[in-house]
Amino acid sequence: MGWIDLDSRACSIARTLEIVGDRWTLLILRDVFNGVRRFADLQRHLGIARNVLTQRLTALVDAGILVRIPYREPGTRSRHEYEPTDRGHELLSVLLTIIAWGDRHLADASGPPVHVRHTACGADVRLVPVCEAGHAIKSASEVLIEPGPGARPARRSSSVSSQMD
Amino acid sequence: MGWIDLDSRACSIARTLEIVGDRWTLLILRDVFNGVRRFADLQRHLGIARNVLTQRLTALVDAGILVRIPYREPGTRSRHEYEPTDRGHELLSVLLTIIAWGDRHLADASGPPVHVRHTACGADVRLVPVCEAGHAIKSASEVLIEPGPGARPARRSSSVSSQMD
DNA sequence: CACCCTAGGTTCTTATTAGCAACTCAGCTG
DNA sequence: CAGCTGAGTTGCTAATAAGAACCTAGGGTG
Repeated sequence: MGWIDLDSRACSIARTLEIVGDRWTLLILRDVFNGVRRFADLQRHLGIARNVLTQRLTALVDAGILVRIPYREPGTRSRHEYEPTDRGHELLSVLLTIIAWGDRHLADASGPPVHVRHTACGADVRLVPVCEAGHAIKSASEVLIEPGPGARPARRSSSVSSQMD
Repeated sequence: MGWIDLDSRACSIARTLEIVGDRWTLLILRDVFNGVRRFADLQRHLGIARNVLTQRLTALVDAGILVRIPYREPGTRSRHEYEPTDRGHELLSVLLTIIAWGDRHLADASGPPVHVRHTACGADVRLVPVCEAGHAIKSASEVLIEPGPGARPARRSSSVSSQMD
């Protein structure tokens, strides 16, 4: 078999999923991008357990994806809300592809429940895969996922055939 | 506050995450895209518990993302392996954005551990957000996630201010 | 034809994570 | 200074994951 037995953990997918790979984190980010930024609002809107929300928010802050910003409403004490950092904002592309896939494959009869629009011109936003040479990619079979410079061979002692270790 | 209180579950993100929103499913898909298609190979390569792998694979087959394909190696009985369907292949775009984000933000000193290349010309593949009018999107602040035709107001009785319900 | 091997599971027990409810804590308001 | 509110923490229960042993069908080997 022709596949490559790399360390399954030294992979950008695995590393990213350690942060956002659970049922809540991306939904929290969706809400934060939408402007829901306070603990109680997030808790109400998502229907998430309070302790789990606490845990996810601190994990996102630790990962540098959100920052706690203090604010003060008149007549109340100082509180804080959660804002995406630059690296947090860049996760929007992940949400966009998820929305696109869900809209295509899981929409019910009433049509897609979310629209992503370019604020400036109002047109819908899509992500298009292109190669650096400028060719449009039409199908997954046109690309090859292969080890880059940071790849490491698998540590697991396996009898599996491999090209790398 | 100006945000929209939609039903948090009637959302393409929530619906998609019900299928792929856990720590293993996208890693399984990564391996399947890479050609690791048999139960034992997946189990060894990922280090996943066998019962969890069984459960994830049947869920992916039920969701129409993978299909079981029977095959027969000479001298053994008929077995089956897992192949992505068309809708499964389309999840590659999600993996691409995750790889891109992880490469940018979580790579260690040795560089990104994965490369995605265009088979035809060998150049690296990226996903670029564009609007239908052809404008390139440079930052998340240039887009607006808003309710589409399938959106429903939240059922949760909340005192939260809203534009929609 | 009894026995071992292998791929692809199932079943059992234990550990981790999520959900729910009650409690805390700080500052404002009456 | 009692009560309210946002933002948690703590403790208990339910669901999910991990680990390991067991099962099963077909083939090969002696």
